[in-house]
Amino acid sequence: MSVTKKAGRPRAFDLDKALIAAVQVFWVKGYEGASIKDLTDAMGINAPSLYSTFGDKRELYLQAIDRYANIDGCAPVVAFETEPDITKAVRGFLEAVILYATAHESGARGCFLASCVSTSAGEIEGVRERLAKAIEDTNARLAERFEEEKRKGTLPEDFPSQERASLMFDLRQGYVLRGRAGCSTDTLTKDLGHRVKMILSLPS
Amino acid sequence: MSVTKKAGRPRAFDLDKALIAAVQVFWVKGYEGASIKDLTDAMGINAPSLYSTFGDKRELYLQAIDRYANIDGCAPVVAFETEPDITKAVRGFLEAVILYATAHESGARGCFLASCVSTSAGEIEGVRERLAKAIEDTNARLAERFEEEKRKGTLPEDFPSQERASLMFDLRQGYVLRGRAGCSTDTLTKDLGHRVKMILSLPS
DNA sequence: CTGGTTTTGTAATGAACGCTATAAAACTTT
DNA sequence: AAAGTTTTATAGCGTTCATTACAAAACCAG
Repeated sequence: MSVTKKAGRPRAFDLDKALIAAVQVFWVKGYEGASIKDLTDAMGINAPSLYSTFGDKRELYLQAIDRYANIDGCAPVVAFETEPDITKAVRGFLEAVILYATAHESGARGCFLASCVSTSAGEIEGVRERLAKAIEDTNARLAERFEEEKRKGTLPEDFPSQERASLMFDLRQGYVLRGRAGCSTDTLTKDLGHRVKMILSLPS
Repeated sequence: MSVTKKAGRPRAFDLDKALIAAVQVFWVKGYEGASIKDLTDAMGINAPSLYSTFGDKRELYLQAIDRYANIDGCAPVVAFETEPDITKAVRGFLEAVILYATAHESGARGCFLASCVSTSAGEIEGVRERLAKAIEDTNARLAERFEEEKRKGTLPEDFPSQERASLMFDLRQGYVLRGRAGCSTDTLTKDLGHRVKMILSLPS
């Protein structure tokens, strides 16, 4: 069966840009704290357009989570994957985490998943699964980088990739929380050297 | 000047129990998600009593944070402080963290500060400072225990107490997030042995 | 027992909420 | 250009929100 192309007035706004704007609003205000007016204002559309396009508030929220998790993939992970030297890569990951945790672009600090989505995981249907998947995916990407280094011989055969990946991930959440509490970049950067060593240290 | 005792109808409810109930509601539903009806129902009082006693919703929230942070002080920290053997103490801390992160007593998972208060730190006045103080206090308590071990000779002179204290704290947040995402106790307990060693490992 | 004081329960306030009916506007197809 | 289809914009729907008058109830001081 062929998909019949239908006529009609074309969408007057950029769907993806609108979704990104929604992420931003949810990020800053939380799910309950973000009103439809807040969202439509930031997205540059009217309420009926929002509802016809995304369904309702909850579905928009889920799509915002997907957009954040699948496409953006969080800058720190990208930093970790792109830097060739593994030591610098680990350091770059943590530096990016700290930067995101303290730099407040329009009040959206830390990580959308860690500081907003996690709160609503128990209350709004469909959130928990997406959060779990995002965590799993991130851990897999981090571990894969370590495995690659093992194949290259940069890291020893018995390096516990999974363990260190989840270590990096968990450390991240601590930085995010402390950033939200107002900790300065300098304070968070203090232990950075030690932590890089710790993440790359050989298993005893 | 003497405090004149005034007459009148006495309070018919337990102020502290009401505050604990409020913590529970905020914990599960978040600040915006918790309605006055939710709160009064759980606290067993009427709206006018709530307002005359606590001021308004925001002030009640702040008092709930104080009650959680100052008195309870979080079970994992207490576990860490009370176990004599330092290795078992570290392990006990992490085990308590994992238990709280996965056991869902009425949906309140993880940590009130990490998974609820942190979200509202940027939006509601007075929250950020309290969150910062709670983090500082917790870190100080954890570090103090390490310092005590150093005085007893159980840990070497150059053991970095502050660094390891904040490491424990940050790891905690990761467990809390993963617990919220639905991770099982077993999954979270996987790396426990490695992490205990890591926290107590000697500085290189 | 009486007067004074404070808390309680009922009920209602205006405002803001999520959401939608309606109809004009904008584009494709014929 | 006319018909058909879809998205806009306005305006308003019922509901719930945080908050508060009001008056009855419960206690202390005299």
